[in-house]
Amino acid sequence: MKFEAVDVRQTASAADIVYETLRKAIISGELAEGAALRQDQIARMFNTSRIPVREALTRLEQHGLATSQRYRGTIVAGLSIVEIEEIFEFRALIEAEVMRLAVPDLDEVTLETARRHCLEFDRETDPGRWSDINRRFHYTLYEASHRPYYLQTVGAALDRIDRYLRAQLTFTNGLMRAGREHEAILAACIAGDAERASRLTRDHVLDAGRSLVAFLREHRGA
Amino acid sequence: MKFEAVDVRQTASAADIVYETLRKAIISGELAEGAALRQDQIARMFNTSRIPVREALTRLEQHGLATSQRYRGTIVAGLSIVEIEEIFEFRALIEAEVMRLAVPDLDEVTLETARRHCLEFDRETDPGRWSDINRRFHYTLYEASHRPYYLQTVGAALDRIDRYLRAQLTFTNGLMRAGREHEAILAACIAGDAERASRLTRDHVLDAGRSLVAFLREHRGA
DNA sequence: GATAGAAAAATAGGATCCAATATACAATCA
DNA sequence: TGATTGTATATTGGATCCTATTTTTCTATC
Repeated sequence: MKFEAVDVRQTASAADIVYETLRKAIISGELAEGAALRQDQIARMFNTSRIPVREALTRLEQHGLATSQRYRGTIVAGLSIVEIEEIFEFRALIEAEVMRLAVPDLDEVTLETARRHCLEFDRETDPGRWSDINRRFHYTLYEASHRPYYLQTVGAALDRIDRYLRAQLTFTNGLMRAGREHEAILAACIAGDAERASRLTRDHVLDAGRSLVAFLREHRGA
Repeated sequence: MKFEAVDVRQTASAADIVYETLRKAIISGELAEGAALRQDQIARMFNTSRIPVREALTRLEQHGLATSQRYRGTIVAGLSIVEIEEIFEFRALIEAEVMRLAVPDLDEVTLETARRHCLEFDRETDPGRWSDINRRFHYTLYEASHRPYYLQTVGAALDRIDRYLRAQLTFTNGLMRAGREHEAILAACIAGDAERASRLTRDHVLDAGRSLVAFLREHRGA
């Protein structure tokens, strides 16, 4: 009889589950910005006491996904257009650098995986999934840079703007430019041209940012 | 009888105080990496229950200053040399960009403040204070960039490596190069040469990183 | 003496209770 | 009617208690 060892240790605490669930709900936009996150209500939803809920809320706050005021409670954080612009600019800087560093270490398997995500992105019709596939495509390439700290900061930045991107993609039914840009980046990676891949990544992010900001100016005035 | 209104609202919760105190102790190196952060013990130290302590610990963990394992407790986080190298490289990238963006917006008052910090840095004899003054000098200039998100990530990065820098500065009784480099950066700022200020900042950070890594290789083997 | 297992102690996670504060609402007075 | 004050309610912050898990210690056995 052949068998494998299974790690039976419980790794997910109640706080972990509440945190992950709320995090996904916030970055997907399911929980609108400004929405109140009531400890009692959330605790009832998850069949727990308020203690693990409070831990989840402080984690969200530390990541900038929620803001709290003493004795007044916690709400889903929102970003101004200026803040969104800054985050895109930041992403462009980091992701361009990560892409440059990744190119020399890309292997066949990784490139093939990236190509699959690229096709998947083009084929996907559900706007709610574009964001995830997009992230997987880029991260597949980025990981070859072996810069976990950079990627962590990029991930945090992405978490903050994801909902606005999703809103835009859902409304405009997708910007087809992204697909072409992915192909161009992938081509530069295959060619081993780090500078070009980096520059294209930078432009790709800045383009997305400009497009999103234009969309938001239209749809929330100012 | 003349009197003024005083904002009597309590802004600092017990969790805030515990968090700030522990944070400072960790980044200063007062709490060594790997040291156990026992909820009970800390609660007694602050005359509170474990609840605010737990909140402080989760905040520390989210910022990478502590790591916790379920049912096993929380310890002060440490960084490998590779991780330290990555953080310096990251800082160099961000801080060079922030410096470039800041130069056009620097005014007389800001430059004068920076100059004061620069002198203060040279005059200070207590190695424990160099790190703080250094941070103030750079931040005075950086803030003119109006990039709060960038600065937040730089702050988080600095928090993680501060204790290693302090250890080095205390041991070697300071690297005098930093003082000259500060003056050169300041001169470029005064001259309004954004590119030069940016390049010097980048080199300044990378130099400090290389120097620190060399020191650490010496003092913890590997 | 070393080792395995059981009991005990230590410690973290979570539930429930109380206190502090904020908000909503009703009563009062001009 | 409109502003203001007092009161009730809702909600968060913190304390205490209980439970789950880990770690340590003790003991029996070889």
